[in-house]
Amino acid sequence: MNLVVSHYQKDIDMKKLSNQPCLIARSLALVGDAWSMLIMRDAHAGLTRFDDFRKSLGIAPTMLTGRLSALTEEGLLEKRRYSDRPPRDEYVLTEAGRDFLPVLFAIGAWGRKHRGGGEVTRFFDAETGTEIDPVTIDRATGAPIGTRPIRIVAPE
Amino acid sequence: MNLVVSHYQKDIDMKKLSNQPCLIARSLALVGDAWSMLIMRDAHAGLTRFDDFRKSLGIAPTMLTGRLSALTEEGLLEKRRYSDRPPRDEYVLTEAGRDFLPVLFAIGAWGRKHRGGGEVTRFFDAETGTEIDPVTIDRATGAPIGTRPIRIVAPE
DNA sequence: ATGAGTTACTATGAATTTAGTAGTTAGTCA
DNA sequence: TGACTAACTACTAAATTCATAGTAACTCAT
Repeated sequence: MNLVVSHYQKDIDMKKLSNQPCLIARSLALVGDAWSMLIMRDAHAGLTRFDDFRKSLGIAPTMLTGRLSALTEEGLLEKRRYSDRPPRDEYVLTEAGRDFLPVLFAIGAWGRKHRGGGEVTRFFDAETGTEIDPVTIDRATGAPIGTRPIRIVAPE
Repeated sequence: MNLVVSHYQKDIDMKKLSNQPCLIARSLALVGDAWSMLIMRDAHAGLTRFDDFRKSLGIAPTMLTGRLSALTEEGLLEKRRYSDRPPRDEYVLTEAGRDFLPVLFAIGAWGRKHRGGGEVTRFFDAETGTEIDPVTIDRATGAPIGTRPIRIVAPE
């Protein structure tokens, strides 16, 4: 099996991550840190305001400012004014941000299997009431990812 | 000695996350950084050896040592001796490590939709030859994550 | 009208982590 | 003996992260 990664050996760093042919690497350039992912989680849970994120995460305000700006700049969140006097902005999910939810559930599913136990937050389908059990499948074959051999094709 | 100290600090730091009731947070305590995820990606692509990871990622050896030990300690990789003279070890995926593949594909799928374009690495089903199109669904309802309302239940 | 409270930040400096390069260990091979 | 390989460790500098304090622009109660 050939390598997924680029063949340059020297100039791979985090800044160049977003130019790599591997879409995993590209995505990780934006959300490849725990704070960003946890902000996305909280945003999906309904949080929108600076102080709500800060209190929920216990993150330093400088960090939060940086992460929110980055996620906004990258189009996962959108800054929206909710008060003119005093001027106040909140951060709401964009479509790209909402599309990130499957990633969070895939991570959570891994955690349930391999880091479960004790008190855990659980997710239920609001209509059927059944607990959500996320599986990532290939839409083409319907097979869960990892159950069938895969061929990796790098460009050029 | 530097490494030992930094490992200790990281463990303290991670204990904040790994004891949380949210399984996403718990998981991110282990793999919530880009290097760890990229190592997991490369491991799935077939890399096993220190120098292969190092060359593929352009990561500093100190970083790589730290990340490989952490992933090994957390049970996503396993150290295996492949030569006694000279003594040489390689890192192979455990079951927990293999179970991480859906997370990587979910991230890749997000990237394809929102950071696609240009030259990208692609994945095909080795048997059918069709390109893999990962979707994360709820096994109970069959509905893609994000298409139905969810109820979050935190422990008391 | 003054002072307390709210919200979304910035400023600052110390602690910690990361990056980059060089060197070490334990060998093999010619 | 000397060159070479693989898997690291040592060291230092640069960058990032953390924690705390402070600020801007208001509102509201006394």
